[in-house]
Amino acid sequence: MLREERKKELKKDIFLKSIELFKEYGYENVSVEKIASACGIAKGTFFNYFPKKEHVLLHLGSSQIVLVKEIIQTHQCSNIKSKVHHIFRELLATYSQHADLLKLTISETIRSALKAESANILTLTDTLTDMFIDAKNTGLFQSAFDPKTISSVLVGIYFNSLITWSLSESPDEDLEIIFNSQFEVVWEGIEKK
Amino acid sequence: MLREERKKELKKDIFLKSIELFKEYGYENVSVEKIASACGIAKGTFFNYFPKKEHVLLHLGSSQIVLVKEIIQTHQCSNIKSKVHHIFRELLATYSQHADLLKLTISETIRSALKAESANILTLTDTLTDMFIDAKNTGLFQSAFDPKTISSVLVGIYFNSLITWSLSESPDEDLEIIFNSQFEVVWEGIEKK
DNA sequence: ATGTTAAAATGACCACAGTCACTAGTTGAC
DNA sequence: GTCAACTAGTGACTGTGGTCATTTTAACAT
Repeated sequence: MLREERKKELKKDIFLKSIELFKEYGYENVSVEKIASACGIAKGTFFNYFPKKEHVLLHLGSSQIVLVKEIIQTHQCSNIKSKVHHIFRELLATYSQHADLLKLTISETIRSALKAESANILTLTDTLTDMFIDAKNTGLFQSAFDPKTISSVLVGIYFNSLITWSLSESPDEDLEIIFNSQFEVVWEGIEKK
Repeated sequence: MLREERKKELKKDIFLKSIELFKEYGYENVSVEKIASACGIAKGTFFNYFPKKEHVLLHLGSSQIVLVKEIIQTHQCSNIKSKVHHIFRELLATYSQHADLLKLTISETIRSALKAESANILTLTDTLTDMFIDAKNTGLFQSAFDPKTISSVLVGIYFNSLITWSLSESPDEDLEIIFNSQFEVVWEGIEKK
């Protein structure tokens, strides 16, 4: 069906243009009308593709999850700790690139999670959980705690580092350093047999 | 000066009426105009006291910090773990009472943290950090990790539990249980000498 | 009392997210 | 080719958050 193709194409167009504009002028300073006219469509059409303006950001967030899945599959590694570490380092790296935008993405992701409007966080946690279950089964990993709790804690630390980083006056203070120190603490607990 | 008195009084009035209305009709369904007229003031006046509608929620959030400080001072306890545990249990308890509203509060707190518009989270973390420094000095507590990181991790777990809880389909699943399991994991790490 | 000045209240006003009744375009059946 | 049925596009309209020039009120000085 050609119809579907076109729809996907347009959604992608809207998404890319939005991101581009957000980066240039800042999320708040770009109206839906601006996006629409930049895409050569009417305002109403935008809402046929994204129910709310903020859903563009959630869409961006969901692409991070795809990234995680890719890493889990490609990055074979004997040591589970370094694998997990690698996943988050990678996530934080993409984060650092377009910090302002992803700050908003995180904030919208959490917001929508609390409004039960999107399941991005849940998906991320589940993906990690599966990885831990796998690692437990193949004997790569042992822990007194259950995989779901562990993943949840890790995801928590991830978001928390981002928040902590945003809060720190000095943007020099490295995001990765903040994450690492928190990671070391919790991993110490996770590894408990 | 009488002027100041009146201002504080009115701010409190606006705050309480807002919360009352939010609880009854839901945050989104209460316009600033509604709040204003319920307080017998004009819409513009509202914004003389709270720069944005959402700041009413942040104000609510900051009252939780006061609670923490109170607990730290009153609840004397030989065991630091149980003290920390007590603090968070208490926080979560007030949370459970008006869940919907505090869900929004959390979401706004995080949001504003990421926008660098409010320092609630920072204050909470600092308060805990001071407590840990104190405990280290008096020999009540030892850890290989520094107090700031520890507090940060704990605050992270706190918010994360709330998020996890919101995400769980079943509201039966106890918030306290979720927090406890995450707390056990990280405390294991924190205690590392 | 009266005048002066600064703070606080006001509500018309604006910009923008989101809605919806309507129009235009597409598909497939005959 | 024609019609019917559905899908996608549209933009005037609405409700609300937030602003700001103006007015009202309070505080103090003389």
